[in-house]
Amino acid sequence: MEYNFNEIEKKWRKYWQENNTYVAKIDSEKPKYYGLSMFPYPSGAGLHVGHPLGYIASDIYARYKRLKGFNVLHPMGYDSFGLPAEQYAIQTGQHPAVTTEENLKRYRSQLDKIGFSFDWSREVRTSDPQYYKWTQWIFKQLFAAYYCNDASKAMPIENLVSVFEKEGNTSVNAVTAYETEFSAEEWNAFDAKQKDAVLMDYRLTYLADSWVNWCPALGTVLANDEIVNGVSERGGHPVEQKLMRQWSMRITAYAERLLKGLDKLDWSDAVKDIQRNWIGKSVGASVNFAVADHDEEIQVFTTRPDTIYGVSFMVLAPEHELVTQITTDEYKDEVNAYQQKAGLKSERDRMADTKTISGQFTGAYAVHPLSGEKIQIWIGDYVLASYGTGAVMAVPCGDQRDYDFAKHFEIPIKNIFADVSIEEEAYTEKKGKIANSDFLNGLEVAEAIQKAIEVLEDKKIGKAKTNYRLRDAVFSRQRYWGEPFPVYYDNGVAKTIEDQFLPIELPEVDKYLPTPDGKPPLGNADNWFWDTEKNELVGRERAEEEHVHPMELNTMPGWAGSSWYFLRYMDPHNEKAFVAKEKVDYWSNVDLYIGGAEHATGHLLYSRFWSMFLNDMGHIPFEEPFKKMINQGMILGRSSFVYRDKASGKFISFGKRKEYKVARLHVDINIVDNDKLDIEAFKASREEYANAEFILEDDGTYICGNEVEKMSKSKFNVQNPDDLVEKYGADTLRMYEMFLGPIEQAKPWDIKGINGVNNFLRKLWRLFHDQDGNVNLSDDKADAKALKSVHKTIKKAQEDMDRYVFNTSVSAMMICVNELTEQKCNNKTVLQDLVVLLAPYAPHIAEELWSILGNEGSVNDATYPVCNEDYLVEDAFEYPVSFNGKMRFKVELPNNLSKEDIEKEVLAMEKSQKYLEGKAPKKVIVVPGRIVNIVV
RNA sequence: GCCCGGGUGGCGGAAUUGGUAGACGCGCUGGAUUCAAAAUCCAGUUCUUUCGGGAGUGCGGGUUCGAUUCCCGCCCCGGGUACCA
Repeated sequence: MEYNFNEIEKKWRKYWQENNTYVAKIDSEKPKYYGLSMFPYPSGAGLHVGHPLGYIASDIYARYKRLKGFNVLHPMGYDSFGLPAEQYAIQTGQHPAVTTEENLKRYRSQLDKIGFSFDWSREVRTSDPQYYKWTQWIFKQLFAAYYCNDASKAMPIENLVSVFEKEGNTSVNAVTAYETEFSAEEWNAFDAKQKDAVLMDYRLTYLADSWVNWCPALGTVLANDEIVNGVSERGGHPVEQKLMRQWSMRITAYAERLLKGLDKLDWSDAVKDIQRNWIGKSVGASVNFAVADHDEEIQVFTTRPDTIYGVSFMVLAPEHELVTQITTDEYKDEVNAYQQKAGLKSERDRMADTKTISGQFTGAYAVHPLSGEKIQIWIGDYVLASYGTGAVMAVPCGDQRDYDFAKHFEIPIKNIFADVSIEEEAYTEKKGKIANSDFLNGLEVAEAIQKAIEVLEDKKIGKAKTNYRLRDAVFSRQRYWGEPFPVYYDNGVAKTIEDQFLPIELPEVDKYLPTPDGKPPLGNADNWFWDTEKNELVGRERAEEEHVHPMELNTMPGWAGSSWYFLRYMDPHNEKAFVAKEKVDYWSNVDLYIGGAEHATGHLLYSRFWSMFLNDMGHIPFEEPFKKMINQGMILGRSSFVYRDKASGKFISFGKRKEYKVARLHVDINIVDNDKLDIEAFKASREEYANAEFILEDDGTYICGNEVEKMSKSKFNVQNPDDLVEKYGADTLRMYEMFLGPIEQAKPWDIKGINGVNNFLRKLWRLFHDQDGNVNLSDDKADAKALKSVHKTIKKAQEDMDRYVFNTSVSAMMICVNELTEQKCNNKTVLQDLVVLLAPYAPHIAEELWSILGNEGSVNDATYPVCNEDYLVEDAFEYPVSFNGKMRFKVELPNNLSKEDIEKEVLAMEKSQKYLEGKAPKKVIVVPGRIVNIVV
């Protein structure tokens, strides 16, 4: 029998399904392994070969762990809420659930063909009410919690309430936006609405008027991580700042823990760095500057309190709340004009234009808190309202932006650095000695910072402070296709619906667009009012009844459901809890997570935040969800091009294109083989090409140009995995994707090499069969050569697995098959080891060969072979002999020789004499088993 | 600008601790087999050469008996970030 991959793969996929081969159960006898791949958003375009790359690696590792005796959890599901399905719904009126279901089926059939060991009985979908019931529940948990700085963790909000009742908030050290102090008496005197407003400022998810990124084209607000270069990540639409009442997540409470936790994680430095920068911790001090002739104070944040004597002016953000108050009449018009101008600038313009220096003097002065000097107060758009306090103390000698500003507006620059020239530019190094600074004179920067803070705190004009760039995350979206909030508004006060009535299911609407008066799409729903007596959703007609209240019209963002899905896999059908304690105690956190680095500031940060929170509340036993992570690189497409002469319309072959004025056109890679165009197929591909004329190469072929770019439909360079599975089999596809190169590296997809991997599998097949295709195996004792070949491979495969490298193992197995073929080895024990090594990579053929070898059951239940070093012992080594570091010849010498003997042997050789040219060697380096180097 | 990756044949890539640069695969060249083709098998394939050699891992230096690997400076490509005080 020939290697018939289609038949074999079908057979074993059926076997796996019928035998529940990949269904995971808790087994306390075995160590657990949780291997996870980032779940996909099921887009309409289906999978291309780039998508499964990470899944294949993840699958290989999961299968390997099982062979190593681990109890493996390897699930898959869908992030099935999202914008594209909704955009499609707006265009076509088709319910997003319907489109999503269709896409999802296609995904599943594509995934199934690749032979993954997913436990599909654990599939989750974020848009399934039985799933988002628990997303709503977690939201409620966050709503009912605040962050206690003393305990450094989240706590139930009731605890806070009882403190307020007894002591007010003066002794409370919590993360909050609430700045006013109140006593117990005052608290107890507040009415329900007031109390509610106060608590809102403490809750970990809260409703607040905040400046949000509003994207008119998408009709929704976006989180910072959903904006790239000032436009929406999805669709590239402009985004503007808007003040809106929105749900937010107080992720800033976790800034320090999110930062510190990174040190313990086995993630790529790239992603850890991205998160560190995103969190953006800076340590310094806040300092208060009194405004001359006003009662107001301006608070600034600085990382360099040591340079406080170098302050020669102050700059406020144009939007700063004090600007209008302090501006003198004389400057009112100019300041107004500047504010207008700055306000008109979009975020994007402001970013694009960082070189132009602009600002406006307010006419007001601040008083230097130490020297008492009067300093000018300016406004300038280089100061951002959203960072720190929206105001800076300008130290032109130590900050380039302040320096440039000062030069531009001819503001004096004071040098407070000893022995440093600031003629040309600011001195921004964080070292050296401070001068002209009273009590700081002569101190090194580090000491000066300490001292400055001490004095500021002493005089009560400032204090040590740490700032983070991380902002709270906006959690509302003005969209339809997302989780509804379990929230209704009683007289304007947000109330959550009791757990027993969850899930609150997404209502039907007849239009997916905002309502005519600009409310989110849920405003179109008829049945979107909460009856607090019957605890059910009721219709608009009863809206006036006293116990009927309007529901929240926003939905949750895409990252809500994906922030905890890895927990649900452990216990996907639980109706009593989001995950049962014994399940999460057993499976614990993810051992290996494979997915894209593009989620660094979104999903990967939010998941960590929610895990920390759920851990704080005692729901899960760990605070970091993903112990180790690998980021697979993108697989790029290799596009092909034809060149059309602009004058004649003829298609010019690559080699001759420069002789003409040509336009470059993408051509479908499926009609190009090894850069040669299939001319007939090209003519048939489009009507307008039917009578195309060509200028060919001299050998009569049409050669296409090529370029590596992103894989996309519009570039005609998409490779669909289904076609390849059809043509070469899933095992070949899996191995080829690994063979392409290191998993983490971006690399171009090139179909050319795939038959090499297919050849390898066929060659392996032939080891088990004679020329007529009959099974032909030997039970004899394996010979030393064959044992060496296979144990060498075991060693390599094991080493590669230990460092999560997949490409070189494929090479090693190829070498092994080449060697065994040469040895005409058909020995069962030798081949069996090889089959188990191969099983994680090419599971279908491995199953077939495993059964051909006479084994019962699945190769998944085999044991991973262990390398026996005894088989690898060599008694001789072929030494490369170098002269002055250049390899000249090789000589085989027995391994039992001493260094001295080797040296003697080599020097005595005729060839050595030739390179020595009669001279005595200056030095001879002998590294046994490695190299001999002779210095002449 | 700053922070991370990366740069090796015609191509994807290998070289794990400083020790034979180019494993493995593709492609290409030649040969065997075949009526022919596919498939398969064998041999060759970094460049250069006067066939003795010589050069060679982005460029320039350095350390070393020996550098793709370590150090210094620079160039290019990819990703992240962007007035963060």
